[in-house]
Amino acid sequence: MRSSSGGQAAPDDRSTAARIRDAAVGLFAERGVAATTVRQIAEAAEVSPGLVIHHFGSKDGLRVACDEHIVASLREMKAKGMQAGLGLDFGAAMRDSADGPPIVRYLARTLTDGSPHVLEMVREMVDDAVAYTAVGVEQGLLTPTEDAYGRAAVMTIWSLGALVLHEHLEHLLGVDLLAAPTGVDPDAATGYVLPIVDLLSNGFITAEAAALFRAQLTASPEEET
Amino acid sequence: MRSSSGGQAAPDDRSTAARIRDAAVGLFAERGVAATTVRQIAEAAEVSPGLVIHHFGSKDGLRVACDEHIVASLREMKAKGMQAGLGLDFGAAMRDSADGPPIVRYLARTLTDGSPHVLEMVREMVDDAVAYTAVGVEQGLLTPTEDAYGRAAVMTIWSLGALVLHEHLEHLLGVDLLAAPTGVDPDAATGYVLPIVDLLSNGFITAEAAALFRAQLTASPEEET
DNA sequence: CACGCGGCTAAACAAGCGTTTAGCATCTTG
DNA sequence: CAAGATGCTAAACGCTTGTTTAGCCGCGTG
Repeated sequence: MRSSSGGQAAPDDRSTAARIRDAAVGLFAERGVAATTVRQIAEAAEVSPGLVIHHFGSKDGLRVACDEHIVASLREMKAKGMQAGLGLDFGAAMRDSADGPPIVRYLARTLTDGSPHVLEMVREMVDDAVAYTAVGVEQGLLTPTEDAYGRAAVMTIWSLGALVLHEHLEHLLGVDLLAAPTGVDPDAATGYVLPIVDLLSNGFITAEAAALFRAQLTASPEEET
Repeated sequence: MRSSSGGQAAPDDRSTAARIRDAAVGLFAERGVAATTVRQIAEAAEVSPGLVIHHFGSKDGLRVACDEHIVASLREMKAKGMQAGLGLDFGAAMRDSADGPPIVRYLARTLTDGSPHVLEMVREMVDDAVAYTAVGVEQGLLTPTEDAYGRAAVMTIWSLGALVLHEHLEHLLGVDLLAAPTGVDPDAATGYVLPIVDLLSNGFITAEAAALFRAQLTASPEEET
């Protein structure tokens, strides 16, 4: 049944190790690292469970390999998306990539798993967002701000948070941020993007309310009864 | 060593089942459901592993009990926070509660675990947010919008997303959304709230850019080559 | 006092986990 | 062609998991 040995030069994936890693990424992304067993990964990659350990030392070693592969893929993806437009919505930018969905889905999972690689990756994203938004401000597309880093951090957290909570977003607005890019119509994302554009252009709180908030925050550290 | 039998009427928790459930909430919140074992819960509650099953049927039964307890606590918490002010930032409102942290931490964990209870709870939050924001608009504190539900949904997802990604937020801005309310100074949250106020009052994208976005979204469903 | 009876524990259970081991093919190299 | 290395598998190992079972202890009731 194995057609790999017969072909001259037609490996669907490059190496077997890469096939195992990709299968692990898919399963980790779908049901989480803890809930995925080595045997499931082996079955998905059509190899034996022992080979998984043979190539990556242990399940945790495989997880680290997945993390690093994801981070590398995201950097590559990010470099492409950089010239495409503003880094406003990371989710939308990432989906455009060919093999984006499993990678983004993996990121959405491991963002909450406390991986050091991912933690540093997010900080990198924020630094990039600072650069992007500076360009946007110069072009007159984005509003200026006093705290560029803080704003970029909040925007990044919001974008990634929406990615992590994609299940709820689909439940609320019927928009699946992790849907495959093939055959997806722009209509689907509209329900999510239009409110964002509204929120980020018209604002949410009035100038008076903002002044009130700021006054409260900066001048009244009263905590006692 | 067990001092429980000696006391006349001084139960730290009401029933043993509640103590087990609270221990489970704490452990589930800290390390996730899958990574927590029944034996760990039993040890934390100072009971035998068998009793955990005896009271809740199974580990999954305990998890459902935790979910329901969390949802009930959040509703109660929400009712209190309703009169305190705007439901703008759920995280801040929740932290004010006495036993908020473990509950909010549990919510931040299970938001990504696909619990049906939590899924419905979030929708409930959005409905409440629609009501809150309507009041805010009447009072002149919030800007009006065409799509109140969509805006509320996005705001809710953003707020909860920040809660879920609290680890990254602390890494980026040094603000821990899940910190205990005792002894927390408002200075700590400022680094997070000030950019939000800026973002939601001054906006992020200019009117021209917004018009451009909207035109792209509503008028060009071109997908073919 | 005898007696059930519910809360609770200790010990054991089957099942599944990650990992190890021994061995089979297949290919490369002299 | 012989021989060693390589990629890979099947089977087993020890361990931990969630769960079950048998029995203890203390309390209220006849």
